[in-house]
Amino acid sequence: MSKFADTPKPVRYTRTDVVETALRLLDELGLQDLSMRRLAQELDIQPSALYWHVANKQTLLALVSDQIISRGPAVETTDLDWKSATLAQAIAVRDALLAFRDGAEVVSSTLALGLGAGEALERIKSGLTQAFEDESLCQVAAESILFLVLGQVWHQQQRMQASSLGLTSPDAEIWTEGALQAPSAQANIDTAEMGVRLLLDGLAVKHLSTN
Amino acid sequence: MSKFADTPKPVRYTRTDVVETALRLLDELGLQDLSMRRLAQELDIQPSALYWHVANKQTLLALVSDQIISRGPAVETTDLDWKSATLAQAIAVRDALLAFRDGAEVVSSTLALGLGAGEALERIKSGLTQAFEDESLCQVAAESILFLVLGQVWHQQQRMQASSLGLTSPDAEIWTEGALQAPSAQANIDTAEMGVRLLLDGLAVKHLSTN
DNA sequence: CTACTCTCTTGAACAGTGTTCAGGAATCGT
DNA sequence: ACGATTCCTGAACACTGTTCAAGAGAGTAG
Repeated sequence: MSKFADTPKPVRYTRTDVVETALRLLDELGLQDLSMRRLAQELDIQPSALYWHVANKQTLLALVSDQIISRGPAVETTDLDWKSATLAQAIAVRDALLAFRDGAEVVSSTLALGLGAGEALERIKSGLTQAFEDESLCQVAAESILFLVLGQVWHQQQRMQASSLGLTSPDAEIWTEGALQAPSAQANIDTAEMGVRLLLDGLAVKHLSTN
Repeated sequence: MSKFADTPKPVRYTRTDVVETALRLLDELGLQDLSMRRLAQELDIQPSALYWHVANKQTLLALVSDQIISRGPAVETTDLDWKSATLAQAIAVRDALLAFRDGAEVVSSTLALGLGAGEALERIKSGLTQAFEDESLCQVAAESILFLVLGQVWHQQQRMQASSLGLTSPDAEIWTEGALQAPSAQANIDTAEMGVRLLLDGLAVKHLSTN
């Protein structure tokens, strides 16, 4: 009678659980405070147990990246011309990145390492391949759009975090030099979209001249 | 007579020495193996001594980033139209990044954190402000070009390092899908330039319609 | 009901990491 | 010669990712 309700239930986890918890913890703590030990603690598990589910931290982050992208809004591109279709996909990727803290940084890292988040590139590329013959042109354009969005959102999320800490970032002059408007979320969002629009306009020129 | 030529000369360093050594060590070891301890060892100094010259590792990397950019090729943009001037600046930045191992990753990180390498943005932006009234347009365009170049070079340098280790990267299919050509250095270089050209073409459209 | 196999976790350790801080040399200007 | 400034030592703190033998727990088959 003395010992009961002592070890309530030894919970066991699956790989999906680990990734989902990592994703949630990323959103709560930020990338810098997301350590394997902290993740293990959240699951009430020894750190070493994580390495049964996942090879190392980098592949864990790659899986997290995949989740960030695939959980983003899905867009229906039928009955849309290639330009608005690609723009819609790019905006969807942007919103997927914005949905999680440090989303852009995580995806950037794993993408540059060639590990995951290939879905983002495919989504952006899909609209282009229908309109252009040149495969390598579509590839370069899609990559450029993706990098552009990643960079813009990364920088934006960095500023969000910095300003939420109450400190004025030292690069405020450089980055908002000509904007002359408060760094509101909407204004920042638009910069990503504007960049994509510029690149698409450039593509449109090529489209007219070759068709 | 017994003790002489024991302590040959106690060398003392300046902040510039530290940054230059860090830059050289970055090129030799790569970013991942560039630790404060390794840097101190290279200077024959205790790790703690570095913190007299530099506040922390992040600002050290920011200074390294500045060096990477400022050591790049300088371009003369007089008697050049805005388009070729901006393209030349972007290519110069690209070459500056390519000149050091993991150059793009280092600059990306410190730039996204808003710490350094603002010179790159200014260089790219300079050609645009002469041709366009809209300041925020120039800002967005310059940022987009910079992010685009950073992403492309980052990815390229990652593949260089991976292929130099003799392993075929697992994303080879995704990234060279439509290229059908060996990932030679020249082909990779061109992708960054192509992306910039596309965006500049898009800008050109806006230029004609408003002037 | 036992025996065995898979699945998942423990506990301890290894080899690092960035960073702090009191104190101590070496150099410089006066 | 002296005091201030500049640069460095040595030790420690509080982490980090990762490995590995060993061991519970559940599921399945005999």
